[in-house]
Amino acid sequence: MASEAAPLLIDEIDSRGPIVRPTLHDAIVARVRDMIIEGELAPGTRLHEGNLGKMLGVSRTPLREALKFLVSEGLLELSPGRGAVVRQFTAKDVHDSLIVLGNLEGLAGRLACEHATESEIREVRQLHDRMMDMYEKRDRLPYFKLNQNIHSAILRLSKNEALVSVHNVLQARLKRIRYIGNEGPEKWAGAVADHVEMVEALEARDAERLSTILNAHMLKTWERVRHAI
Amino acid sequence: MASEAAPLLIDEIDSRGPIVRPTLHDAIVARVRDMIIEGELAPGTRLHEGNLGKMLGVSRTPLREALKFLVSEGLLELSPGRGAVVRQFTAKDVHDSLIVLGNLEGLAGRLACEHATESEIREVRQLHDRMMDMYEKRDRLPYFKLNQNIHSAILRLSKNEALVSVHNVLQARLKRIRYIGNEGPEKWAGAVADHVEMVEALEARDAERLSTILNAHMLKTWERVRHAI
DNA sequence: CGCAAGTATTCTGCATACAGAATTTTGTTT
DNA sequence: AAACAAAATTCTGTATGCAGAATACTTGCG
Repeated sequence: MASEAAPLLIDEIDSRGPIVRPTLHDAIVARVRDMIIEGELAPGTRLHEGNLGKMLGVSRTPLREALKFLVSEGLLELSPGRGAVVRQFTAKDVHDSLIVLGNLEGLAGRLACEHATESEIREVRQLHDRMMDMYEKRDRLPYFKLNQNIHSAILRLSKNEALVSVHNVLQARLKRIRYIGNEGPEKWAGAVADHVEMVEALEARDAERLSTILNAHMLKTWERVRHAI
Repeated sequence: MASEAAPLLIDEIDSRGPIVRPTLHDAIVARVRDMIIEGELAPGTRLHEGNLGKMLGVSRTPLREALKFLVSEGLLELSPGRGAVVRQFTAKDVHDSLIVLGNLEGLAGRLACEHATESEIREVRQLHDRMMDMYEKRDRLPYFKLNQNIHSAILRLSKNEALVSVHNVLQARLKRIRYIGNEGPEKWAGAVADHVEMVEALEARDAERLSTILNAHMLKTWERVRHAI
């Protein structure tokens, strides 16, 4: 193939920056985080370093290091002599987090209307359209993932890295409960209606409207998920 | 003494909850975090596990685990083969963080006016009065610490744990730069004037006013510290 | 002298061993 | 049978060893 035969020029290498080496630490963090979010490691589960290490094919040392990272993210808790336990979020934890998430998304909405390019807004619209497809087909898991990706995309449009990173941490904590708690036709419809409004406000670069919708969306999310805690 | 001679009753033990054992992990995290915040480990410093472990009197394994925690907090960065480096924040990082912090403190101000007890508000007033003492005496480091403690105290009055924890992470990142960048009589006076207004708004439980002041305070902080980056 | 290549040394990432703590199992008493 | 104590086993937290990667130093060449 042409791309294989063409010699790489040094400029091409430079323009892509240094080659990023995947680290075992990052891989373990991501895997265990996914296992928590997807419910494979349920809230309250005590993590057994030996078994989990065997399951992941790694020794205890890098696993322990990765678990400490996830403790800092708030997904795990440590007790001396008992190791790491998947954190159980109380109703208050969830409510507190949604309040803060709403506040952060509100800010992101304002900043996004200010900073987003037209092409970036189009991408969000595309995500939204695909999500609506999944809604029509009643394919819930892809719908949910697209839903979360739209939120993340709007955060990226804020062009504020601190905001994105803080939002990611809180969002990760709530993924599981939001997937479980948003089930049901009325709740689904409610969330979808909010999303329609969001994308319209973003396209109109109506900062106040988008901010208000995003913030209120989180408050409504509380009403939708509270039964599942 | 009477307190030593009086036998502990089982109810007294129970009512205080389980005895919290200090862990080495937490101690290392706190120490290294302090060393970063206080400038002993300067931005850009590559941490040498062997030397740092000797300095702290711990072996490499718990030190590595603690460093992973601090990486997750954003105070350190990892590169494969180079270990942990104290993160250098760009002007954009600082600005981004202050924007988010301002928003969070604005939210905290509103919640604090709603949730704080009179006695808690009095405590903030006392912190403020002690800070003003330090200002009169031109004793800058205690002044600064009290200043930061007032912010943290207001966050606690929000009674929102997620908000407190997110705020703590961002605040820690900015402590050093704020200490360095806020030096000078005009800047100091500007910050103090904001604080006077904050405490008055809190005492008056004027949520909108406190929220606005806290948010604006961060924007002014940007103007004060930007030269130091 | 400056630069590149080769060599030596140090450091990081991970595996494994060990001691003490926690948990489970077994035995004894009521 | 239930409760308690003792013994056995397992697990966590940490120390240490090892291999490969990164860095520092030395040597040789133009």
